[in-house]
Amino acid sequence: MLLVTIFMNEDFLKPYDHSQEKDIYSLWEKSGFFNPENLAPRPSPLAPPFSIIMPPPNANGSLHVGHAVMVAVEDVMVRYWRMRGAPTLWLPGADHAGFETQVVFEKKLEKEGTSRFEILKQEGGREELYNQIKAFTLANKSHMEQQVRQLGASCDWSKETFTLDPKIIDTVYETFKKLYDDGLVYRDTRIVNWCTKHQTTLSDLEVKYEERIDPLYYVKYGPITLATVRLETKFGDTAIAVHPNDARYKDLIGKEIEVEAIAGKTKIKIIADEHVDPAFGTGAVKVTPAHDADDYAIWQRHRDEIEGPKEIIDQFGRMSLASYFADNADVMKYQGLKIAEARKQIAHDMQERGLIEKVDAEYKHNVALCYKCGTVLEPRVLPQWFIDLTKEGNKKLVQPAIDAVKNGSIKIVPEFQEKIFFHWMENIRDWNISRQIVWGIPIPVWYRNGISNFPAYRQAGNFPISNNREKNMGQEVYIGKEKPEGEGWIQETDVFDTWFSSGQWPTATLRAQSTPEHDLLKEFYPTSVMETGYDILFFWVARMIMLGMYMTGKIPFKTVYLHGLVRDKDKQKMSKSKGNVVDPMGIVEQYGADALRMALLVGNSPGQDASFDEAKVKGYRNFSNKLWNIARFVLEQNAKSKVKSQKSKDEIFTEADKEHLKRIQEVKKEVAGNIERYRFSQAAEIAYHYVWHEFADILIEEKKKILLDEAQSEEEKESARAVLYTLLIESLKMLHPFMPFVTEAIYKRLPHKNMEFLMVEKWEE
RNA sequence: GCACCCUUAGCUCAGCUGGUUAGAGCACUUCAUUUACACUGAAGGGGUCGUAGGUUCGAAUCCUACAGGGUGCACCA
Repeated sequence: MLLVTIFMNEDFLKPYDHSQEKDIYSLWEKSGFFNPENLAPRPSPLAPPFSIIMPPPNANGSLHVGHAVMVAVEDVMVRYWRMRGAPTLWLPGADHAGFETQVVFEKKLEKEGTSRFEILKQEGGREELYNQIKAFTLANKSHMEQQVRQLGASCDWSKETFTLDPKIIDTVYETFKKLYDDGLVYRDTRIVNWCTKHQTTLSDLEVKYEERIDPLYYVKYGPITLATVRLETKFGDTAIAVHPNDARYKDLIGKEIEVEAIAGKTKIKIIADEHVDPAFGTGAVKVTPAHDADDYAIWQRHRDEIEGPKEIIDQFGRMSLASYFADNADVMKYQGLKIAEARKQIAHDMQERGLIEKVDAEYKHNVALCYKCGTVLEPRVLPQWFIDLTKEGNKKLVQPAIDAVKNGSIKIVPEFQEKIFFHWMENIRDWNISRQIVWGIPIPVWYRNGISNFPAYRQAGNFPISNNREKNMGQEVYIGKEKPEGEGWIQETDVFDTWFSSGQWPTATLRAQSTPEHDLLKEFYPTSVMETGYDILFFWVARMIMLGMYMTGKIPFKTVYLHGLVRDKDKQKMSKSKGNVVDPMGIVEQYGADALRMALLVGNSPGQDASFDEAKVKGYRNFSNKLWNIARFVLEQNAKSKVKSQKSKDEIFTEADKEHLKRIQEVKKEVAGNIERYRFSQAAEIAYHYVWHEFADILIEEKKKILLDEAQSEEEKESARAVLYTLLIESLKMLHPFMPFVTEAIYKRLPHKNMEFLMVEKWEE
């Protein structure tokens, strides 16, 4: 034993220690091989450029398991293609993640006993808040980058891009201007989703629906009784609508009826609208255009007949009645009450006055909630910037994206997600890209003459009538970062929905990172693969296709690979409130990144959720050590070799051993094929199975008999040693994309090798 | 309401364009122990592939219906 240690690295006498992962990563990074420009060009026809733009993690906290899946899957492809000799680019990034980050930051403020409003109150508060969030984000960003390194991502850090880099913002502004000039983006006042907690509008995708049980009140409006949940909005009613063919109300249509109400005797008009379902409730519905999307639509269809929105709830979700009922004490008693409280009191008061016929206490309906905080969203009529996806935009933005997937230019893996993609794209609505938050890219617009920016234009009861373009509001609009010439320009205060900027990511990053010597767009666009979770197919992928094609005329990526979401051991969604969140960095600490990566890859098929089991990680940690010990045995035997053989391969290997060499090449081919067809689970499992149960369990045991048997010939032994050594190297190559650290750690200690790093070894023999 | 996915061993999941006795990991049972490796090895038990039909020489795989679980989209007060 003592003799052996002279020839072999002493490290092998101990179990594999994954704490060396960090050092290995530093060596890789220093080598410069993550950067495609530094890879030695190989005259290989098998290797067209391979590129992935990393989905930029939100720079507002630590990585979660989903990020680990992302890194594991993408690194497999990147390392594989790099070893195949492809010019390989994996471009990392970080997302400022506007709304999400501001929410995280506000939670932090809350914990500190303050809020964003406290900061905004101060002079220059907006800037102060922005700077605080910026500092917070940048700190998290570098923290997060360290974590991406710990997971072993072989990405080109020299090209790292942040969504707020000036060059990115330039591209975003350019796109916005082009959209504006092409008439594909417009400002309109319409009813939108408003979160009373976060004080911003949200796009339709950011609304979460939840089934609730609420009382349904049957309210007497003179001769008509109608059913409503939102009793408190009655002060904003401007009509009652019935179905045009409803015999019960036929005679009343077009007439004004007198109504005994809390506000005293009032008159209200009856209108006919196809939208009303005669079977629901009493077949009559109150129309409150300011606080209900459907009612707003009804008003749109009856603008000449009835009054428009009367806003009686303010931006904080409190009753705001003074504009219409300042002199009416019966109504003003509700002033300032929160919606739920107002509803309760109004119900009580109306019941007392006999204005409520009956109450259905068990009414089930869906309520729209803020996807982040679960607050009930209040529909509000506000001017916002929209991307047109239904008129011209449908032709110019939506249809090309649908066609690209339909004709196979873009492939989605798994294929069934294409159906989901089509379904959404074919029913798409215009996209509200305005957010009333500070953390984001300002919308580069200036206004003059007329209604100005948010929220200064807002005076209760003063609703711009426009239903179309800002032009109709009598405004002058200027699109640009800098204030235009002349007096009276007011700057837009809204910022872009974060997905508007990240929706341009592949194009914008490659453009931003290009140099006079390297036009990355030319070299790597369209990118090879966009790999991300299926949960952001609409948020992100669909928009990248639309905007990417709009900006460049080319698809942004050829393949979309959508990984499943990781759930806990019991298939439950991970969430902080459930306390079942797995911290990937803790797992890395305990078992090593290789083990975590394998556990996340094996048994994880695209588009299908997987559950996380620590026992599995432990199993692959054991595998790391198995591989380590295989190396130990092989090197130990190799060190015993006395002959410094100059013989060729053909002469050294016995016929049986040549078969073993053929066999591992077949296995490698199978692994390669599976990687290329995006079956990473299969690929990893095949490699794992071969190394443990064929190489270790069968071949080593077989060779052990030869090597430890005095009676065997030296030729046999020499072939055995050589074949084990070759199989070890080939196994390391085959496993490297999956388990980069342990394989590199062993490679580093090999006495004879072709390269300085396994990372840049040739995959082919 | 519309759409999509899932249902295979005790658990978590693979099984690609239909083709010999249905696989893996974990768990379980028995055995081995101065072994390259206990972060080990050997052997083994365990499945009428959700249900009912159909197509086929042949179905876990394709088709239809149904049931259960999940997700997305839409949404009527």
